Amino acid sequence: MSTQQAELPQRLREACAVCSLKELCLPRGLDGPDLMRLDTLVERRGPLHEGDHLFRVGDGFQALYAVRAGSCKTYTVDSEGREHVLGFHLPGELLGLDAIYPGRHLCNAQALDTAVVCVLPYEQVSDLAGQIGGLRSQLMRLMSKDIADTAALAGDFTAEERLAAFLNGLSERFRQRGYSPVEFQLAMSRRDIANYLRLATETVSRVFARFENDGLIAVNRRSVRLLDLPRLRRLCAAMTGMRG
Amino acid sequence: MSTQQAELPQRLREACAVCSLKELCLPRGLDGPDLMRLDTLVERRGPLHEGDHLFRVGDGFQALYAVRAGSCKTYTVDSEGREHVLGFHLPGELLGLDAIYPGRHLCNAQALDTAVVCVLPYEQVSDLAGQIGGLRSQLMRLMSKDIADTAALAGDFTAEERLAAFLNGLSERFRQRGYSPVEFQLAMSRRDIANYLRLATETVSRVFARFENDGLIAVNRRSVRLLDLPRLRRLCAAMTGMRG
DNA sequence: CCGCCGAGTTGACGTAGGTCATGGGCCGCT
DNA sequence: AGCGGCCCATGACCTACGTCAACTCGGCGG
Repeated sequence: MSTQQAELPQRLREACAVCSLKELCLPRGLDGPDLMRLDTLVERRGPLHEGDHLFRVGDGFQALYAVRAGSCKTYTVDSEGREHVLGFHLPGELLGLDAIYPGRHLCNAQALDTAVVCVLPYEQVSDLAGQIGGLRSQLMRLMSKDIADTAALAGDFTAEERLAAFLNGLSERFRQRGYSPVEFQLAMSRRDIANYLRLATETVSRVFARFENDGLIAVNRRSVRLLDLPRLRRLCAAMTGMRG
Repeated sequence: MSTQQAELPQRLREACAVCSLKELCLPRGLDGPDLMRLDTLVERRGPLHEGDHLFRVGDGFQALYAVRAGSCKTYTVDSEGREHVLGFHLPGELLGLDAIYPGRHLCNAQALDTAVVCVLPYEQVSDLAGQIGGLRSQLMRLMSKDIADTAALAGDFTAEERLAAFLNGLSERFRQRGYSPVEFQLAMSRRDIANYLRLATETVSRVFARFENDGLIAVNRRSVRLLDLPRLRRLCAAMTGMRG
């Protein structure tokens, strides 16, 4: 009992303050006791190493995962062997929502670097969502956001619009998490970016080069500096306008 | 009181048996009393006429909508004036899930023909979802499915794969609703199909023609007959394989 | 019945981005 | 230090699809 009481704050810090439970709970103001109840569900898993899989296509769906540290990509491989990257997940973001419907994972989730995740057993989270309105509504909001984001990516846009939106989105996400929105390291390869944006890696390279020539960004391998955010925003206005 | 009691079965039939509440409730076996409680929430709206809007970008999010008769499309117009069709909605399908997150509608919803919808006030549905586990889980499943479907559309596929997947998906949806899976009317124009699949209308025309020449389908304006389902399925295996 | 109009089709041509091929640079391994 | 492998970049060329333009067809109003 006393060990449990001692453990709670630790897990609370990890799960709620660092990973997406913060995002899950705080916006609708869950209070201390509710956070505690949520906290008791959370397990940590990791560290995963670069290339390790968190789950694979076909795995039974048991839990949602929240990235605590490092980053992951989710992807599928189609019957022609082409890889489609569905998303990149930074600390504080949730994985696995698309597996709820069929009850098994439709994509693979792989660590892009050393990563730690929180495991959220779905049945229990769902039960708790029944009891706590704020949690329920926040889960719905997250899923809703996923739909809108994916729809934006599905749109018909040029390579430049896509890459600009990608950089802009990353910048925004880093900013929200307290990191620099103008200078960051890419966790993913050109190949991953290309498969995410539905471009060839060569095209990604070329557009990066073009952006650099135009003074929009400075890029060296995986480190990126955004030099002209306003212009970058204008470049992808068409895409981001779709969702906001 | 007696009028209420008399009305319930009527609305129950309309909302639960015909439109997507059936889909919402039945798979997890909601029972009579639960259905009744859900039923009291439901309002009918319509008939909408071709071209009428159910909601528009920026409208406050109040309710989800379930198509009861006819069909709708959801779409956005980006800053360059290009229209992006996000989806087509047949009787029994739910609209508006992407509006939960931002609390206002991100897309327009328009009737493709004479349509009737059921209005599901979101706050009340959400409360009820807190009380009824089956409803909650079914809502989550529907959102989850939306994510996976949109992701499939976002993938990098050829015009042929896209159109084949489109026809195949329609066929499947008609079959599920008890209509012929091989012969049906398209409610939407070539232009809508093109904007949905991210192709030019001319390309849609040409691929239709190619499919017809290859003996895959017979098509005349908006009436379609699928002549070789197995081959059609093989054509879009890459795409549908992604989600299942 | 005719003339109009928008939806759909078809052909000729243009282009964004894919493909293929080459080379440089960084890293880990021996 | 030297080597092999992968990631990235860049140039030359190719193609799936878009664009533009002409034409057909069916529906509707007068």
